[in-house]
Amino acid sequence: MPDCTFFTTAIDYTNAAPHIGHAYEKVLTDVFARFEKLSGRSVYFLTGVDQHGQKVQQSAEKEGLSPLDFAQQCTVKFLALWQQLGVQYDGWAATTDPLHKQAVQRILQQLFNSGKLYKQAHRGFYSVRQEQFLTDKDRNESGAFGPEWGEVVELEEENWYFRLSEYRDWLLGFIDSHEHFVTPAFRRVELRNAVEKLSGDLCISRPKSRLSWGIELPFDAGFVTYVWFDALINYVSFSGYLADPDSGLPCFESLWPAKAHVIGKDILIPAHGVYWPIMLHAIGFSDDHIPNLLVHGWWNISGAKMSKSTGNVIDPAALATHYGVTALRYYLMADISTGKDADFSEERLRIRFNDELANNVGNLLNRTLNMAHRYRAGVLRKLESPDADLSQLALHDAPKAVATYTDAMAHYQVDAALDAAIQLARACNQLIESSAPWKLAKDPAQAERLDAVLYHLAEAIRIVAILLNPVLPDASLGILAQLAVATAPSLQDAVWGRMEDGHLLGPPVPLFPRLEPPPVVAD
RNA sequence: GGGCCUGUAGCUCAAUGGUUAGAGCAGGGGACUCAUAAUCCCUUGGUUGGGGGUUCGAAUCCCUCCAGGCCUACCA
Repeated sequence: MPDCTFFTTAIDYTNAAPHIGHAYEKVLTDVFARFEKLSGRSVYFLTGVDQHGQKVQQSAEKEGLSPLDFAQQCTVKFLALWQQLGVQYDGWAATTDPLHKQAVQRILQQLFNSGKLYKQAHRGFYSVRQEQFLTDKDRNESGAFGPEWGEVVELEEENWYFRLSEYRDWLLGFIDSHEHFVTPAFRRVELRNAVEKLSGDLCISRPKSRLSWGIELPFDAGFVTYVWFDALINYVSFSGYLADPDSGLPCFESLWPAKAHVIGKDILIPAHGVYWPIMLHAIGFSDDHIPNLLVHGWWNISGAKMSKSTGNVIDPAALATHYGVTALRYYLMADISTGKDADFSEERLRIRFNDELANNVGNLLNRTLNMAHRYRAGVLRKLESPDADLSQLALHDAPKAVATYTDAMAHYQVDAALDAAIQLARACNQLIESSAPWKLAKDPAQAERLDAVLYHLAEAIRIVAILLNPVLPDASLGILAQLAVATAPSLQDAVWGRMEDGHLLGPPVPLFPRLEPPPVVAD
């Protein structure tokens, strides 16, 4: 068993600037990693970039750059975005890293030595313009290859193949016996159906005459390896598999297997659901050393209208700059159910931020601190006088919120987890209305009741702040700072009564300024 | 062609085959003044896409049709 929870993301292809989907996946995984830390467990979060392959080579040529320069130019954009969005990874997997190249070549050599690779000639139709072999599926209605392919020639080419189909039955059995291999469950069904139809082996090489930008096969210098064989291996190469002792990479045994490879639905079949488990099995990994897959959905862009005036609004960096990192992270985590698709909407981003963070949580903090300062000079009294409504909050609402939250996070349901925190804040606002501290303050006989109400509100807000921490680390610390709670957020402290008698609260400062809608422009 | 998913209130979504299908937002009405024009209470709104079937009981299971999306087929 690994002693460290290990999460990975897909590594992004350095051929274009990052978009909202890239940002979603990384923030999602960042939230999982931060939740593990909040729970007191050690965690390792690996993400990175896939820098090899034909498209990078082609794009580099267009811009007159070397593939490496082009890939690094693009990589910088990803690095800057993760910095901006507060994505705190522990390991960076860039596939041009020599340590990665070494691991890929060692694995290829091992597969070669054990006879799992073979060389074979393939004859087919090849598009010179697109630099790829065509299949019958590429033919148009009249059965010919259309003009979009340019010149098409029939040629024969030798390549290296991996004996993928030999492992079909093993993979079927593995899927059947590991119900948590793929989350959500319907994706596992989809995968199983696809594997049943699996036939043919996997071509894992490209001749250098066609593609030079890749990792050379260690046993045949005329070829580079196919991008998936290169990219998938990042999960083990950067976690220390087959690494030299002085490599500086983590200790593989402390990480493997990863708790989850977080990936998009587009790369489940065949890459992560077929190639990857079979590769690991062929290399010699046992069934319980094959990581689970968490498959997330996509943000669809339905309204094309919104980009008209502001340009590319789905650029996550621009969104974060415009609305703030807190608003963007909150929206990306709250408005989609993990595994499903959602429609991206700036209007919903604003609405959810305003309703749930500004009006509900932020205003709750603000009004509570204001009253505490106005009526009690910011000093909390921890008294034994729980009235029914207060004990409801302390003994029922708050523990229930923590339990619901923890269970939801354990099942990767970030939206449901956030909802639990928001509901607790809502319960606090209700308590303020029903207890009316401004009336209690006018009646000296109600002094203890007022102290108790203020204490209960502050405690509940403290717990809300802890629960929000993985998704909104900055806002979480901001709330705790105003509460003058100095200890680092921890789920262990999400229990009632941590603030002591005489605790002095900080001054209120609006933490979530409301987002205003853009000015309405007449058509 | 094969496979998967979705369809529930105006919108975004819940609901192990089991009370009268629920939340939030939006809409309507009211209350309050501690607060970021915030908050709280009440409330309107449903032939669960259509049709058949199984069942004591169906949003849920089966059949069928319709609509939308996805995978199959290298970019989250």
